[in-house]
Amino acid sequence: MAAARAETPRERYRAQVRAEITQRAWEQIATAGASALSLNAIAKQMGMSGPALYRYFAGRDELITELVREAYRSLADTLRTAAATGSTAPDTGRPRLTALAYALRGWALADPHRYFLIYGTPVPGYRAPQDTTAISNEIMTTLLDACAASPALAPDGTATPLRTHLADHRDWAAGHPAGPGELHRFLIFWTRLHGVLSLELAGQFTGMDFDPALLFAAELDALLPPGS
Amino acid sequence: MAAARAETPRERYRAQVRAEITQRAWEQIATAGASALSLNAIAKQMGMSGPALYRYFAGRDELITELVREAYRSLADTLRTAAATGSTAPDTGRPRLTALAYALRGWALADPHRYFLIYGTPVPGYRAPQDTTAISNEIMTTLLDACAASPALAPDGTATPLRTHLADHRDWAAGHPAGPGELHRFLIFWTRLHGVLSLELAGQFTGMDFDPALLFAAELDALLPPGS
DNA sequence: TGTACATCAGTGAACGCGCGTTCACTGATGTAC
DNA sequence: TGTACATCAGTGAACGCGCGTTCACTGATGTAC
Repeated sequence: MAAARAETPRERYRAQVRAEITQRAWEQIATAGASALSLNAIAKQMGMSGPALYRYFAGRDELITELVREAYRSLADTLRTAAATGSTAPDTGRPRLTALAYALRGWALADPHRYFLIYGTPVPGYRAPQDTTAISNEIMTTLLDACAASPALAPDGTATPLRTHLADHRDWAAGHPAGPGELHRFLIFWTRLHGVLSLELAGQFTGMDFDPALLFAAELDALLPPGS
Repeated sequence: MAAARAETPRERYRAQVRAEITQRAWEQIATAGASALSLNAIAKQMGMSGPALYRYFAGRDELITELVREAYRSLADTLRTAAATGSTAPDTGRPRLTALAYALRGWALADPHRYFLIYGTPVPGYRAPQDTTAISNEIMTTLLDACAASPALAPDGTATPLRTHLADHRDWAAGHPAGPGELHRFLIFWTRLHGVLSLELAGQFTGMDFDPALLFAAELDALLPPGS
C-alpha cells in the first residue's frame, strides 16, 4: 500500500476526504439503493458545496466505480480470511467451504445493497469497468481452491452435458487447474447460495415465516459430500 | 373479465389508453430499468402532455403497482399453461416440473427487467401493495402442486433441521396440503433456478464463455428424482 | 528566518435539464328529455 | 330529431425540487530560494 516516497500531509488529507466521501456514499446506498446515489446529497451531508467533490472524483460514475471496487475488495478479503481460518481440515475441505459460505452470508447480510451493487440488477446507465476483473478473479480463485480441496459430489468422471461442455469452456477459470467436476461444483456453490441469499435480501421471504438461515444451511449441506 | 353490463365506448377507450401507457412503460423499463421510469417521458412518447396521464393513474407509484400486477399475472398464466401441457405423465410429475422450469426461464429471458421488477432488488422508494399476494399465491400453488405430484428427492420422513422447522412454519403455503419434504423441494426449486437465472440476467456470466442454459439444465436435473 | 511564488481545496453563481404534481381551463363526447 | 346539460379527456402554464456539471474566483497551505 505505502509507496517508497513518504505521504505528504496533503496526500493524507486527500485520502481522508476521499474515504469520507465513499463512506457517506455507502450510507446513502444502504438507505435508498445505488440508483439513488447523489453527489450533491453527499456534499451537503459533509457540509461542503457540491462542486467540491469534483476535486476527488471526476463524476458520479467514477464514484460508483470506486464503490464497486471497494465492495469487491471487501468481499475478496472476507473470503480469503475465511478460507484461511476454515481450512483446518485440508483433507476434506468441508469446513473450508462451510466457512466460505457463512462468510459470504454474513457479508451479504451486513449490507444488502452492497451485495446487490455487485450481484444484483445492473445500475441503470452505469457501465462497469474492466478494472474489477482482477479482484473478481481473486474471489473465484478462493472459491475454486476450496472446491478443489473438497471431494467431488459425484465422481468426477461422470460425464454430464454440462461437465463435457465445461471441459471445453474453461477460459474463465483464470488459469486455475480445476477439473470439470470442480468447476461445476464452484458454479452451483455460487448460484445456489446466491439464489437463497438474493431472495432473502430482496425481502421475498418476508411474508413467509420460515427461517431463511435454515434453508441456507440445508443448501450448503446438499453441496457437501454426505460422509465427510 | 367482462362485467354483466356492456362496456361503454368511453370505458373501452380508457382501457386502450391505459394499456398503451403500461406498454410504453414496459419498453422504458426494458431499456433502462424500473428506477428510470418516468411519467413525463411516457407521455411524450405517446404525443401527450405529462398531466394527461393523471387521468389514468394517480401517480408514478400506482403505475408501478400496475406493472407489478401485470408481471405477476403474466408469470402466473405462463406457469399455469406450462403445468397443464406438461402434466402428461402425472405419476412422476417429472415433465411437469421440467415444463415449469423452462417456462420460467423463457419468461425471464423474454424481458429480464420484468423478472427483476418482481424478484430483484426492490425499487427504491416504492412500497409493494398487498394486492399482489393473491397472484403470488397462485404461482406458488402451481409450483407446489407440481412438487407434490413428483416423488420426493429424499424420503419424506428424513428429518433435517429445515424440514422439522417447515413442519411448524407452513402458514405461507396458503393452505396447500404439501408436506415438509414437498415444501422443501418447492423452496429449492425456486431458489436454485432463481440463482442461475438472476446471475445470468444480470450479466454475471457474460465474461465467462460457458453456456448458462446447460447449467440451468443441470440444476434442474439435480432437482428431479434420478430414476424417473 | 523571511520572502515570492506555486499549488490546490473549496465556494458561489450559473446552466440546462427532467422530474412529479396542481390547477384552471377548453373542447369534444355522451346522455336526458 | 333537436336541444340543454353533464361528463370527462387533454392542454398549457406553473411550482418547487434536485440533479450533474462548468467556471471564475478566494484563501489557505506548501515549496523554493
